[in-house]
Amino acid sequence: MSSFGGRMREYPWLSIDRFDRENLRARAYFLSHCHKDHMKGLRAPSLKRRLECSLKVHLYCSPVTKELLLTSPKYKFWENRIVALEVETPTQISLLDEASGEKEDIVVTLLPAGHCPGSVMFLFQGQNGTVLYTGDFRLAKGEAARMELLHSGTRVKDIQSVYLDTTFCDPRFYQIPSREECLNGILELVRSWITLSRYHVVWLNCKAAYGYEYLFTNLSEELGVKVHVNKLDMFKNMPEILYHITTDRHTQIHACRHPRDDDYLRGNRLPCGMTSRNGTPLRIISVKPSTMWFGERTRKTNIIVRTGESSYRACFSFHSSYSEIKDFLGYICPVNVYPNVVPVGSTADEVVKILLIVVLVLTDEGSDDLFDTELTPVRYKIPKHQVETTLPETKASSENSEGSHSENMGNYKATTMPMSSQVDFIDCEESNGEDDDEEESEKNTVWAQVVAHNPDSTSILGNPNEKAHSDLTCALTSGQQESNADMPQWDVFFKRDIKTTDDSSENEDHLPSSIDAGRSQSPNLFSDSDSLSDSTHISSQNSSQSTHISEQGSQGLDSQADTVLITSQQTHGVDFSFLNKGGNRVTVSVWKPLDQNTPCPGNDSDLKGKNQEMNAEAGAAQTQNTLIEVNNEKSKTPNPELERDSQSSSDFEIPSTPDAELPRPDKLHCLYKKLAAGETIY
DNA sequence: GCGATCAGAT
DNA sequence: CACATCTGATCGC
Repeated sequence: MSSFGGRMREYPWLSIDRFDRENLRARAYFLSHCHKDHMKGLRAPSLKRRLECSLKVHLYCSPVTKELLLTSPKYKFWENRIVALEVETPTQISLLDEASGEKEDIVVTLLPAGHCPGSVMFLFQGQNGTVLYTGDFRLAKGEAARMELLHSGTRVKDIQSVYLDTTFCDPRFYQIPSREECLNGILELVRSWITLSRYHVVWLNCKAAYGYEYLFTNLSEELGVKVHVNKLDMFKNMPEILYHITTDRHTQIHACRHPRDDDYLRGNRLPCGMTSRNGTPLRIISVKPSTMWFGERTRKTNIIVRTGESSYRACFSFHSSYSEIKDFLGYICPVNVYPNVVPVGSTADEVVKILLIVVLVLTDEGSDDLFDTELTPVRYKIPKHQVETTLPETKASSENSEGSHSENMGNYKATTMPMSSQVDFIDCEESNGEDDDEEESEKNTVWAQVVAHNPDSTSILGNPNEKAHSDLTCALTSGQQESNADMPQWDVFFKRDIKTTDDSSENEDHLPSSIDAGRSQSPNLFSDSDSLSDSTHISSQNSSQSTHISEQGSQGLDSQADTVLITSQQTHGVDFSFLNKGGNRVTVSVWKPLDQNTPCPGNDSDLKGKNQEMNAEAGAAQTQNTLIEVNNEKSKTPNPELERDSQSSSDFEIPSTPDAELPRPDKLHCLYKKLAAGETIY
């Protein structure tokens, strides 16, 4: 879920995907796609009033997004103020500052984001550099390389900042099966069921959100069966979708919904009420699209998991996986990266840490290994060492800053930068010289550094006064008060099970590792929970055998079985737990010693220079800590590790937990990077 | 009565 | 599975 505040540092008078608070003063609005969490404030009376007063303010989005938006009467008042921009067509927009009369031109390009119908990324080019706001996206590896408009000639454009969908930016979600794999898995499941008889129907348990349409259209196309939905008027001008969906309940594929659809299903009724055909009861299975993810080297995986007598989960994701994000970032090579999403169950600090690691890995390895072939540009630009990460404003800090801010609002342009960003950024620069002895809870800025430190120097963690040098510095603008008290620990980052639900951690805990260790990753289209009783033998199955769907009920199936299956799959991923076994370890230390009231002395657009200064300052405060060396001058030779990555590894051995052995310090650097990349440590 | 916000469910 | 949305409770205007 997006927690992007709406504005970018480089162009703070534009608001994207947020329409409340400070965004009410924007000179132009942008909507990346039609999901509610990106439309906050879009139909609020305050914005409506603003529109009535400021006739030059417009909302820019894709034609499809405009169509979907205006289908709802709630947004009708936008009708004359929406400018639909064609995708992949650079468009110049003149922005007028109503206060000063100042005019500024910016070129915006919409790039397909692959998230839901009409979803786009925004590429802005103007006087403060080129920045990319991804919105939510799912792009396969190499797709960025195929986007003409991300390039100038054969080179990728120099991009100052990327505002990134970090939903799955976590090595735990290293791999998500491709759109095609997921589609085919669901297709074959649906096909195998509905061809049994005309009374066999499938209910697709889809959330009320755009994004499943390509599933519906593909199923309909392949099977010649339209999909029943509650509503379709929003697609009235999209024949390629409209043709494949229907409000006629007499079909074998349903994606209709009802608030109590669970009860309906238990009563062998579809959410639309259908329960029989010509007096013959329907045979209903439910298929719930869910995001399943897998660690590195478990590329072949179960797209479908049976979770009950007549219920299945099917892999489906609207968002890019960790490796896809890594590929994307590695290709773009921005100077700054800002996360748009702090997933629930995670914290802003964790996202920052992971982003740091991603960049660390990319910086060290070079990024060519992530490229697909055809449009491999020569990248002269070296990835920078630092990542800047902007955290969402929380209530406390944003209100705080807005309050103090609005009082000083003489000149909108000068002060219109997102409050926390502006202040924090200045703070970052200012504070380096003076923050060593500070740790004030009301600060809305924290700094994160990645440092490796000696296990004996236990004082690093949680002690903001002991700064370690780092050539990978993260200036982290945060309104999150809690992050101050909650000093992140490396083992919190890696031992994610402590943050998972009781169920899953119990399952993980109780699952003998030997079971997983012997399991093959041979592709199973369907993994039936029946196999659980002898899950150690799953390795002997092959995909063709397991594609059969038994119509008979599997007795004794329950959701726990499902959990175990998934958990065991997870365990094939990377086991980070040995990091807690002592010895040297990497620590990400975060502290927030910065004074948010420090005035801004410099030019906002010179972010890079400031960051370098900040790094230098951080370096001056170096302590005894070991550095993570990042060699960004490294030649871009293809990485054999990634070569392997591109292959399917059918077999996978879970790494053992080396209780006794401590890695040698000189190996740690390499080790950590592999870990961060989701690679297996032997 | 509406909106904003949070917790919880799906 | 940490997708996005809806519901209901609560609070403030």
